[in-house]
Amino acid sequence: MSKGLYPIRTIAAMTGVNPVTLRAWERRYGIIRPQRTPKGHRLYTERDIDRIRQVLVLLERGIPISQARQVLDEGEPGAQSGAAEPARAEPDDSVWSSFLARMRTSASVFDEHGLDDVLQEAHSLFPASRVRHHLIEPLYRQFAGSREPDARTAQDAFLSGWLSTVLGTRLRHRSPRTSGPRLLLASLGAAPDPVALLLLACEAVDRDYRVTLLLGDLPVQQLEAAARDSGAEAILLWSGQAAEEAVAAAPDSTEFPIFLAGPAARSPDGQTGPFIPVPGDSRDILTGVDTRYHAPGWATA
Amino acid sequence: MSKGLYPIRTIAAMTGVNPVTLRAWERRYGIIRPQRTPKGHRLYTERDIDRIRQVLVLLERGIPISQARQVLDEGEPGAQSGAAEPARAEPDDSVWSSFLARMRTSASVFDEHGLDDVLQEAHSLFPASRVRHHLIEPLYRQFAGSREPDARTAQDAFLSGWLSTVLGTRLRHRSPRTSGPRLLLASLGAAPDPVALLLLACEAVDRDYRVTLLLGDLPVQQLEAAARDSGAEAILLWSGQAAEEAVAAAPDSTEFPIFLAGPAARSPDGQTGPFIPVPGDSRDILTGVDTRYHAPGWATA
DNA sequence: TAAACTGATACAATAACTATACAACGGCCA
DNA sequence: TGGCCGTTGTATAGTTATTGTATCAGTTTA
Repeated sequence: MSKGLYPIRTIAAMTGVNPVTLRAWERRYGIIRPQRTPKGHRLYTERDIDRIRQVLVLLERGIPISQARQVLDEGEPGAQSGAAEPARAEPDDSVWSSFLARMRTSASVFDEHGLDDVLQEAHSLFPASRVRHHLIEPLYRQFAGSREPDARTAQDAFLSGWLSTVLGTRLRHRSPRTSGPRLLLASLGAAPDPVALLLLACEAVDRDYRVTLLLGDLPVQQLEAAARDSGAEAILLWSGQAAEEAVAAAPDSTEFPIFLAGPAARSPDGQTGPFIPVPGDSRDILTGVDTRYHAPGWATA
Repeated sequence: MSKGLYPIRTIAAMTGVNPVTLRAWERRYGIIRPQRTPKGHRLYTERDIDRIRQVLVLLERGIPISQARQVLDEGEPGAQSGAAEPARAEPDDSVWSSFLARMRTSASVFDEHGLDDVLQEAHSLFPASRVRHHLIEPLYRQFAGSREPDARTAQDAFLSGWLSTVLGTRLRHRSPRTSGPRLLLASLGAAPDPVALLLLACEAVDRDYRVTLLLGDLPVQQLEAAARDSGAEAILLWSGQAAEEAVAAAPDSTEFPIFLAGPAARSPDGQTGPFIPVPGDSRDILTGVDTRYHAPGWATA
């Protein structure tokens, strides 16, 4: 191991570094300090050779020789990636209610894989947005997001957990592709429901908005600066409150249009949805995909 | 941590920003202030590189270069608490703190892809559990989960959103493989933090528990029945409260062992963690992987 | 004695530094 | 429309630094 002691010419041959250069490195930067014979000839160990090789790596990376010595204790990079895919379409109504029933059954026994199976089946038959509108969203409305905190059942909480992982996954897979206008998305009011917000985010992402998602409590005063810093063109707020309260709670902004989603967003015919409204604005948000959620006159702030 | 690294040409090659432009940015706007050699040559650190990348993100968003600095500094109020972490003498410590710093920088400009990049890099170098312990968890503790609701910044909320999608994805990918004992996982107290619970779920899943995740508010009386119906062998509760309150709030159960996680779980040496405790029980939860969180005598209920 | 090694000095090719100038662009106003 | 101005990226000039290599005189090795 420490047996090998090599003279400079050998090191030069092994590393490809000119002997003169090796001496210069030692003299100028103290990078390698080989042992010496009594008369002063350099003797390099295996460790020195390693160190020289490391130096060569650093040089390769663009680090100047004068800095290499200080740096000789670092890590390095690496990368890769991957993705998945959904499927195609055909409409029917009883299909959805059957899916829903199966999901409800799975949820009642906390069967996560049962939920996954149904979801997968649905995704194999319909595009993601339809699955969300006809399955995920009703599921959320009927169960996970439906009750007062005190009246929540364990099944509701289980569905919330499952939905949040499903939607989180979807969001992550989808967002790299989007390239539309940026939207800042946040909740209004205390103790917001993360699932509602994730659902809303998926909705927006599917419509090619780039979403900056702010999860959890956040003082409304922060929103405008956040919108500016994130490059958003509009702010979309989810609120579980009634329209009037929500509008009152929403921040004023001269800079960004602010839209409300959630029960606060009430259409003229009284229908509410976790989703969203839109003003007859040129910057129309969530347009044209599902007209249920697109009608003039809905609540805006 | 103050290691001199790359000269300007390397930075130019890496970021695509002309050296002349880099100097102009520094001179005119003070955006990046690299270290200097004694003779005045610039030396950029990884952190500087990251900052430059963030600037590019801002430029791409149409934010003028003259304002980029303000935006960046807004999200990064001082190089504070990063160093306040417990000084665990990890050999790779600087790697992690560098990752953390980069993530903080990305978060400051709401750069989701920046966060993804760092995470991917970390995952290419370390196993997932280490990444979670050294990167995700500190990130959560320092930022996303650190503050009183009123003191939360938009960056905190943004990190929460990102973390919840990341963790949700991880959970979904991992859970099909697990086959260990079942665990019912829920939060104690009002307005629980979903990210904390997801983090805990990942922790448990990585230790081969099958997790039934109950997200959001849930009356404690429901827990025992849910455990029974889901086939759980134990109940694990996350609580943001102090140990005494949490224990008081936890349900009694004759049927299932109940464990506490979160600040409520305090080790004998006073260290707290989002993670968890364990009784000297044969059904040991979260055993043997990270002994920081495994010591007899920790809070149980 | 020839070959190899030593420190010291010198040199040339790059590369970086500062400072100033300039061109392209967009906004604004008459 | 035309002209002015602020912003911003780049170009240029004149210096200075970095760094690999060459050379030299003297010493050691084999």
